[in-house]
Amino acid sequence: MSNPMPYQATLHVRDHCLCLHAQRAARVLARRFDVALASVGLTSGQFSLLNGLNRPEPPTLGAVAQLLAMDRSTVTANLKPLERKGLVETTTDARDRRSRRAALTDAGRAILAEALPIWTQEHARLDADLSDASALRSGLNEVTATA
Amino acid sequence: MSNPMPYQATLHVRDHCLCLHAQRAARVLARRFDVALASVGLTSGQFSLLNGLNRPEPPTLGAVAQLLAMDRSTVTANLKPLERKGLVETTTDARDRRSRRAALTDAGRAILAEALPIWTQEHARLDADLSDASALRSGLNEVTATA
DNA sequence: GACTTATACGTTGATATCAATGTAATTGAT
DNA sequence: ATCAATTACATTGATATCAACGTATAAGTC
Repeated sequence: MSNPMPYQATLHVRDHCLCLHAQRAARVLARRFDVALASVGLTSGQFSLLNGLNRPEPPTLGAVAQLLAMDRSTVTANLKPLERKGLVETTTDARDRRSRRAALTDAGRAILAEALPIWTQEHARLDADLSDASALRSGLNEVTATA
Repeated sequence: MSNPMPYQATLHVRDHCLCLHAQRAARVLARRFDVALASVGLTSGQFSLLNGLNRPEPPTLGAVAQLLAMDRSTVTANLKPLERKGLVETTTDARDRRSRRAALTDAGRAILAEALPIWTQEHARLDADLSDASALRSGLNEVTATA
């Protein structure tokens, strides 16, 4: 095996791997929104999570995991710093005691409202940087739908 | 502030936020390739990293960080398990002793070669799941280019 | 009602991610 | 040659991520 991994193959992966390209773009976007949201003390992921909790009926952790396409144990972990900050409270569902529901506190709703205009502005800037944000969104949602 | 965060606003973010949609798709793709590559003991991220090291001249850690659009300290951290497995070795650059270069070992090249057909197969399946993989790739690269 | 199966979470351990801080080496200005 | 500024990286501490395992509750079967 004098040539176990040709350089050509490496270049092909580097230029075509959607997994790599998605991780890379996701990192860039996360950093960008992290910076923008730092003034309200939230990361991009925390903003998405808080936003997902703002429903008429507080969602179960499983529902949140599905919305964010993440492992349920990750949801549990991500809620901890938000609970510590007093932005979220979790309660056991009365009708199904296996389920826990996560609800925004007043403070959580207030922070989310503060973050909203920041998100709007930053997202407008991002949109201006892209030639077809809508097509990108469609492609990303197609990927998510394959799960 | 009786209505600090309208539900309508939450729905708008949920349906339009490219940061959220990118993280979500990135998670789905990472899991998908994690499963496929588990048979060779690699995660999707480790595969991308190893692939990035397969160059005529081993790259500096900074160059790898730029390729993957990640923090340099993340590169340092991600190399550790690969070094422990004997797939990668790092050396101090002779011409610039601040720089470290990461090189694949023979074992690293062998694993990478083993992983390649798995990647090819899984990526073909992914491609078949998408209506326009090329457009998605373009959009992702536009995002990365904004960094 | 008792037993089996399925569902919803939590915990643990490993890896991933970044910002902030610190250290060492190089570069540039004088 | 000296000193300041810059560059490249490591470490630390906090959060993020998942798989695997375990626990508690519910649903279905008999």
